[in-house]
Amino acid sequence: MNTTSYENTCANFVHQTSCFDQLTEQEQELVAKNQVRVVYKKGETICKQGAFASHIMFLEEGLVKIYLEGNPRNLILTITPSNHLVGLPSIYEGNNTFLYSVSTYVDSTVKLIDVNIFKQLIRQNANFASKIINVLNENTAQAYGRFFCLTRKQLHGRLADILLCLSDRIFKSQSFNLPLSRNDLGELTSMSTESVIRIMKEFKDDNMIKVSGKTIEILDYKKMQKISEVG
Amino acid sequence: MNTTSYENTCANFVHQTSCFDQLTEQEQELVAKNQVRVVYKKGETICKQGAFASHIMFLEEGLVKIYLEGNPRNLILTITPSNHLVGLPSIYEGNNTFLYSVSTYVDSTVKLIDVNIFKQLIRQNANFASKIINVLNENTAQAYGRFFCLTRKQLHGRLADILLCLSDRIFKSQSFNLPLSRNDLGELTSMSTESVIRIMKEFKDDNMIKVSGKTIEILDYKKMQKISEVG
DNA sequence: GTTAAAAACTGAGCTAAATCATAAAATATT
DNA sequence: AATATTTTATGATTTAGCTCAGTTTTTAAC
Repeated sequence: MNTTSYENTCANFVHQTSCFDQLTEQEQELVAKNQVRVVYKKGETICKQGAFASHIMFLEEGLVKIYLEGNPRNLILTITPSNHLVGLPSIYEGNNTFLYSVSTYVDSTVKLIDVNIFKQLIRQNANFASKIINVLNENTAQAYGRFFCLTRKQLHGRLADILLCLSDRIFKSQSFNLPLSRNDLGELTSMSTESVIRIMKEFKDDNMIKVSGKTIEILDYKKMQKISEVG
Repeated sequence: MNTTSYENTCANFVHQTSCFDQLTEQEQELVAKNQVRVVYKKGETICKQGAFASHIMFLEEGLVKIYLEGNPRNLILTITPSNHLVGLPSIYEGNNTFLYSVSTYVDSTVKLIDVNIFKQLIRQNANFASKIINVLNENTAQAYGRFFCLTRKQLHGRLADILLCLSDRIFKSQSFNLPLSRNDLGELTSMSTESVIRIMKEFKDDNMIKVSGKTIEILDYKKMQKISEVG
């Protein structure tokens, strides 16, 4: 892929379990002892921007949005599927609060890991720290792409980008059952609900997508990519 | 400061030399042997998005912009003064290219450090890695703030934000000699040069700033902050 | 010191996309 | 099954901010 095309920017897709593989048995046990598993229902808030960041989150199962709170509109930084670490950017010296809020699109299972244990492991295990740096940098690369997408592309490009991203990175299929409303898509693409509806209709009329109920199928992947590129 | 106010988002201000304090004497020597110091003139490109990332950069002296290349307009991610590490996000597995381009606003001195040495140090020295994680996360926090600023605030808020940031984080004075043109300010705030000029004039007329030649003085800091907050 | 070029400024018109208003369809609730 | 509520849809209006066109001022070059 060309480096100057900013596509698939809504989510990251590398599984982030491998970090924990770097830990010794003893360290893994330490993590196991200092974590809890919590089940959240659809729409619930997992963590709140500005609140004390007492834990790092690992999304075992589900789909969440990570966003900055804003008035009147939030800014979704990324959406995250299963097997991703959430809350890492909060761990730096002089900061002990969450940088962003996280809430669920669907019922989700989250492992909460004590942040002090996490920091300790980083300081004592360089291989673990190295993997965390990996994850952070991948997240950063994705955030930059999304940053570009939202500030430089216009509506058609933004929507095309999100649809491709949902297909490629979240549902990994040309056809998927979308648990998001048009309003959610608007929030995700930083556009009004009405604009989402209008452009979705255009995509339908152009035979680029097929919509039946909550199911969306991408019919013309190439054309969609072209629109995402051009903006 | 309130967590839901996004201000001062153009630059990060923590000095990033302390990372190297974590290294042993031997390790510091390794760095010293595998680095070169290069002087760049104003307007030169220090690194190019998509090119092989053979080195990490440490800006000893100067002022640079870090940006994503875009057609027709680039997106400035951050501007960076002396004593900052640049290029860190490029170091993750499976990637060996620069995520962004960097060019100078003024004559600048940069130390280039071999990226493989850097990666090696991260893998062998957890305290160093921990400090790097610190830096990465601070950069991320700043990037998020800027992301919010550019996508949610309107022109007046964006310009106020940048002026405050230049004052607080770059020049550390209410009055400063700005080496940027109106065009540069437009690129930095993602607005047209004409809009920068118009709003600067409004700020002048409202006695919020005083402009004489390249010198800008912020007269009403409170009001500027208010405008930056409200957007 | 004169010319050339770049930067700063100003006004008019245009446009992408938001907002508003209202209706139809789909879902949820009783 | 009937009602209420949410979601989707569509057209009309408004607006923030860009582009364009032209002028003045500043800086650079000769």
